[in-house]
Amino acid sequence: MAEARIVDTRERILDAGERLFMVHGYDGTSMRQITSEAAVNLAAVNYHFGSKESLMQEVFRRRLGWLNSERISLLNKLEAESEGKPLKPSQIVDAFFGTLLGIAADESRGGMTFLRLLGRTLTEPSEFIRAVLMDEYAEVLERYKQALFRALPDVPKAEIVWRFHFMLGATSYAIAGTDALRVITDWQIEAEDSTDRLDRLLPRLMSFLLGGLRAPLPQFESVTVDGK
Amino acid sequence: MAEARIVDTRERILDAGERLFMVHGYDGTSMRQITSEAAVNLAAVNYHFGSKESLMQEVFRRRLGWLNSERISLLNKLEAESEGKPLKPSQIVDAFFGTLLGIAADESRGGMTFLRLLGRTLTEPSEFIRAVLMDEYAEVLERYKQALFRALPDVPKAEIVWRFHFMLGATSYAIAGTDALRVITDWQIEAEDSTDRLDRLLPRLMSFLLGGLRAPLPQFESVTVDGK
DNA sequence: GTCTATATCATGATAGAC
DNA sequence: GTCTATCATGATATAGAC
Repeated sequence: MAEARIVDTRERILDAGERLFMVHGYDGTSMRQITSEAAVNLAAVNYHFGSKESLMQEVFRRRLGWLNSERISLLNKLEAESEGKPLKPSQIVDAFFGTLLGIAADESRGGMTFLRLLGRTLTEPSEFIRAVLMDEYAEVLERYKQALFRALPDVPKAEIVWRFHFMLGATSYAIAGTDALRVITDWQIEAEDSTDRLDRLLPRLMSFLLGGLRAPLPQFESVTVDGK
Repeated sequence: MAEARIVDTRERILDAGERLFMVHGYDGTSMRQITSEAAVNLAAVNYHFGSKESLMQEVFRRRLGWLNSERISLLNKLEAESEGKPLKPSQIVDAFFGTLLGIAADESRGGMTFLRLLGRTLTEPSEFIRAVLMDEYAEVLERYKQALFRALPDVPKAEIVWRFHFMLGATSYAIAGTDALRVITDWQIEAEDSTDRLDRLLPRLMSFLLGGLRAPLPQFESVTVDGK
């Protein structure tokens, strides 16, 4: 039982940090807030994690490690089943973003709290955060990028990369703002209760993302004179 | 000349605040950093703006006031020219997001600095920031929402609202991350110099947004039993 | 591993001379 | 309007008893 307490303290700090960083951001959250919410001593964060920055990094590692290995397994499985043929874009998009959105309903993986933290952090990357993100995302992004290249052989690679980027943006924002939507816009969508809204977010988002991914290619105004 | 100095100091503080808030976020930026970069006295912020929060609000008002009145004028003009017929979705999307992206090249309206600040702030809205955003965005969002309703009479309104939201997200992220892209993903898009990249961002983004806006409607899994 | 006490420093804000 | 000096507070981090 004495050892269980160690885990307990660590986890409680991680949970409190996750929630408070989500609400107030990294700089807006003090270690006093964290340790107070976790009901542990002020010195516990430094003992268990070394520093506030390391705590933040560990908050992300705890969730992203699982998420991205799940994404890789899923892609492996899909590619094994396809017997060498390229996957459909919808399969790839669904594997990548479906796994992410699935966390919303899974409290043991961080639930909406982590999703919103991730959404807001992707647009405020300070140096030490980028380090974790790059580390945790490097493999999975490379794999999915390659899968999309194979799935869309006629679309220029630069265009695919941009569109992947747009998809990430639409998703982070939708995630970060599941409550802020009503706040910034007072568009009260016709009364849907919050579980409904969440259930429907995935198909809604997926339609949008696939529509964008498969949109007609842009025409650039500056064309070379000889029309090449 | 003495009066010009007043404006000068205010503007210098606003410029420095804009840039530093963009890089380090609100909580991550101190008034000492701001006054030092603006080369004004530490007490000047409180004298001219009253508080750090008010400075942040003024940083947004200065840019959003112009941006959103521009958007309204443009919509007025389009609707006047259309003689009562609904606008095309592409016209609406172009008016809303084109105006925004146009700022990138216009240093006198804040340029990329303000765009990136806006992008990162939309996902970290603390109370006093939401106040400005709601205030500055209320009218323009309502007008564009209504225009989209008329332009897409067959699409359920809730769906249009969601898709507007997804479009906002894709755009903020693309804006906030014009440099972070290369950082999170090390996808080096084939060598495009940075002006090229910016010129091409608008058509690229527009194709994506319109593709998403006009995508087939999502099928929800939970259908009522009688199929209604 | 936990806790108290504290060192050290940075913060936002203001009072008051000029 | 600008400046210096300073207040009061809160920050991260750590030393050392238990």
